[in-house]
Amino acid sequence: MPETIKDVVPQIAVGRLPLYLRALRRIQQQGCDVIASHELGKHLGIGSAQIRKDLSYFGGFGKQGTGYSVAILIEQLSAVLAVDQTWSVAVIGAGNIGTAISKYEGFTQRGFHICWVFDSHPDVIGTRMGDIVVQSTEVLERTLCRHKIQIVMIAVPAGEAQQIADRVIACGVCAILNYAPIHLHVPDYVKVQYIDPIVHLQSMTYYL
Amino acid sequence: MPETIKDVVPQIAVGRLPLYLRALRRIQQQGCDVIASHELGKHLGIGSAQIRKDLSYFGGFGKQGTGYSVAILIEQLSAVLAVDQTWSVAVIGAGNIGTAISKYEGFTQRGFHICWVFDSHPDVIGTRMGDIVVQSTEVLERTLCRHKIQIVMIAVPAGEAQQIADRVIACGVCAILNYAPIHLHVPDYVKVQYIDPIVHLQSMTYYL
DNA sequence: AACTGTGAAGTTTTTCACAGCC
DNA sequence: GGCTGTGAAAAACTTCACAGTT
Repeated sequence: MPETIKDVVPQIAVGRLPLYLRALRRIQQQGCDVIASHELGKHLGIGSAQIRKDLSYFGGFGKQGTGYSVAILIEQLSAVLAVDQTWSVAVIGAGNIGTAISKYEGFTQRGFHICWVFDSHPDVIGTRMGDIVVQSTEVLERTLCRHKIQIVMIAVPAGEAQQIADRVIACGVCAILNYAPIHLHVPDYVKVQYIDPIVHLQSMTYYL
Repeated sequence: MPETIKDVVPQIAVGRLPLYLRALRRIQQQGCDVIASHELGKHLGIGSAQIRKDLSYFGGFGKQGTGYSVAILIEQLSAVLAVDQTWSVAVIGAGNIGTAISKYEGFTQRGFHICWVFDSHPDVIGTRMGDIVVQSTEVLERTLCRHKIQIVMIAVPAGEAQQIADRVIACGVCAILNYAPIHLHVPDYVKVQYIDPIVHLQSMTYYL
């Protein structure tokens, strides 16, 4: 099997790129054109060597003696992360969490457009979340397949999450952001990220 | 300086304990009394050696030949993570995210009780989120100090987050769950965890 | 027979430190 | 002088493999 760049870049480094991008956008808004790795590091609480190494996996974006052009770095990182385009995303589950996600405006500016919201509860189906009308999970497969959706966010109760995951994966979804408090079993090629605020809180209470 | 157990346990291992606890609760609900590390590993997508090593930092909870008693392990992990008590938590920011957090019922069962919600916007102050009345950020300091709050969740816009962090830390807060898309600069003794769904999404699009 | 707890080996990730460039 | 890009060293983390226990 040919070894591509994707196999060689540590996943943990990839995970930091969005943080760099986020910081750079802010820095750019503050009118800064050029930034050195140690300055960027200060913004992020990360060492400068780490930043240089992470960026060097993707090519020499910097200028010695000067630093990195903020605009170029934003452009390059956006391309690397494939967020120089807009991804259509579906949300499954229109409870508290699903509703908050669907109403949150921040996604669009950063490369994601929430196009569909699904729920199985008759009371919720047909209601509006912003511009979007909540659809029945009965039409989940039809919609996902027709529009070739690759990314979904799961915001259903723990007991239903695995089954929803199986269904969306069968439709070609290969990236899942899971808010349900449970580990999902998926094929290797499917990426999953987890958000559970209580897990975050509990890993802090240990130190209190 | 004396080297305590807290200095010796890898932070990354501590971060996994809440996942173990979460899985164990589910396993217990399904009526299972005893579980082996490799079974627990299957539930979590983690190797059995990892689990045994993580648990062994805190003492021998298991029985050779048998596995771990689910009830005992839950009890022990809850104690280690200090979630065998209920923590009072304040939420700052009553926008979309703050509202979703405040309404989410899942916190209470897992050791956290949201007691206060603050916002600076006059339209929101005085409205109810479940049982809680949104208070003005003007009384933030008074409330936090009086009740000796140690944990807050920050759900304000990026531009206000650092200033809110500074204020709550001055009141004795030492654990922050930050939903604002920005790194917070805090003293060493303060723990911060970050949740930004877009960061999670962007680290998956790299692979698509 | 089955499983834990754990040193030791192996792997990954971070940090150092410096040559090379602006 | 200041900064990047990068091998090499150090540290952190994971996996192996097996002695010891039930």
